[in-house]
Amino acid sequence: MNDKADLKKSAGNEPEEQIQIPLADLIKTRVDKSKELKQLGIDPYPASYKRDHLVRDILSDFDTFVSKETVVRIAGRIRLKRKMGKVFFADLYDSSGRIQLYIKINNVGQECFDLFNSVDLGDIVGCEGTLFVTRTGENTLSATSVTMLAKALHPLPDKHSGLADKEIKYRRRYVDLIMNEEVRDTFRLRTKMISLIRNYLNNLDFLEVETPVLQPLYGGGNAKPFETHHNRLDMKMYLRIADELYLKRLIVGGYDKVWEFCKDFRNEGMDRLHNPEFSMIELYWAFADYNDMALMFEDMLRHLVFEMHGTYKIAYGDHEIDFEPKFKSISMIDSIKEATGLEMMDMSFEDAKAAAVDMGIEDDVLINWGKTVEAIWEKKVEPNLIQPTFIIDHPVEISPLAKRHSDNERLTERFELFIGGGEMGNAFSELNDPIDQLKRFLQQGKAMEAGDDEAQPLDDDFITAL
RNA sequence: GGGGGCGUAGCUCAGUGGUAGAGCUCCUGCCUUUUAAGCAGGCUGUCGAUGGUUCAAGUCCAUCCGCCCUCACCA
Repeated sequence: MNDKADLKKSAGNEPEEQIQIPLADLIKTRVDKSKELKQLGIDPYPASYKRDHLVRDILSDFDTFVSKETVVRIAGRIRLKRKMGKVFFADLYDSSGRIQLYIKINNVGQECFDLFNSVDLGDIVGCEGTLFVTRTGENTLSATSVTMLAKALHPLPDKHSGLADKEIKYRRRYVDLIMNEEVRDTFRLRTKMISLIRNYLNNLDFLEVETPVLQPLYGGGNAKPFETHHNRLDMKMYLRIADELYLKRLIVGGYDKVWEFCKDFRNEGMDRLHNPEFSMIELYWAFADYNDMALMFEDMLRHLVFEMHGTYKIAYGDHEIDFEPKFKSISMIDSIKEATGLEMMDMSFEDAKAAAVDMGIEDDVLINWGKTVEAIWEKKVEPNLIQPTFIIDHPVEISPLAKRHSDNERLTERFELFIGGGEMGNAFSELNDPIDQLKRFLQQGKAMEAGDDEAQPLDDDFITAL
């Protein structure tokens, strides 16, 4: 924990000094061991090792490996080590799992036994041998040779309590990945999900594109941007907060279906669920309205959940979420009525505001009818949307890029999907009337002047495109 | 930004004014099927930083730094 301060102190020193300051003694013994290996002519960091099996492959067909006395070569990190006289037991972890090693002096010889004696927890080793089952019934690899592949100079977190320091967990993700299998699984699952989405959209003839991250003007969402500067052009630039306006330009240009896996940047407060740098997917579909979009989105999610988990039901916190039934769909206005009895459509801005203040909502966000509806909805409805639920037809004031509803011009043709109390997606019949779009931008401009630093600036080129 | 909490050995944590501790790690020895191996012995601290109160501060006070939780805002 104090490494940070210590590293600051040692800034500018030689690397060797830097690492000796924080963990002096523990690291020194490991560095010494590393030097001893070199003196014996053993490279503590060899370039390669020809392994021929993953741990998972061995364990999944263990009996066959035992009966055929197959010689296998594996490689991985030593996480636990138990010495018993002239015998070692150790737990080796590779990317696929854990297996116990058995290193007996009679089998590996004095030299190799001594080498393994100097192995520290955290070192990466290669191991060749055959398989057997111990007296206590554990599937084990009996080594015929052990090779040092990478000497670890820092000790691992406590073998019993694991990595408890959240700061290290997030700042040094690699330590968390070493210690916690489920973290590795989470990352794998994320990659699988992206791949499934890509295949799904490809199959529907959506064209995957890339649009600018560095933009002269930001837009497509309500957020504060990161600012940067282009030296040669001597020009202020922004990191994108959304790719929406660029994807829509592509629709204007003649593509029917486009999408992007998009890394965005928002200069706002951060917490466990909000990273300044985050990823999202946006897709645009010409001639389709928000009902078409909702049907596709629902189908895609149901497909993803099943492909990733093999079931439609997944555990989330204290809840089980079921993706199999048709998702519920209710308008924002009706959902408020259901939860509170209030009929927002019949209420003026003043009445709505009074009702919101009664609920304990701070009145500085209540700047118009739509914002007030949203605030009430967020307080009374959103947290309870555990099972997949489409909320549709949002007020126009909170949806500057959405087309007005064909039945009611105070509302828009828009949906957001909520699962587990959080938003999972947002879509609308896109506003394609350039005159109305210009009005909405001008409205946003007023909001910006009024101090709303998340309002969107006017994008002339986008209006021209429409 | 508001409110609450935390910071002591490499790791996890005890220690509420009077000689800085435990378990694990690490080092030494014994132990040829152990598994949080065991047994015996040993090393390890700017108690987050600075200032103050006190005969005496890890402990009380102030300021600062860092982190966590929570509320507000957002995805």
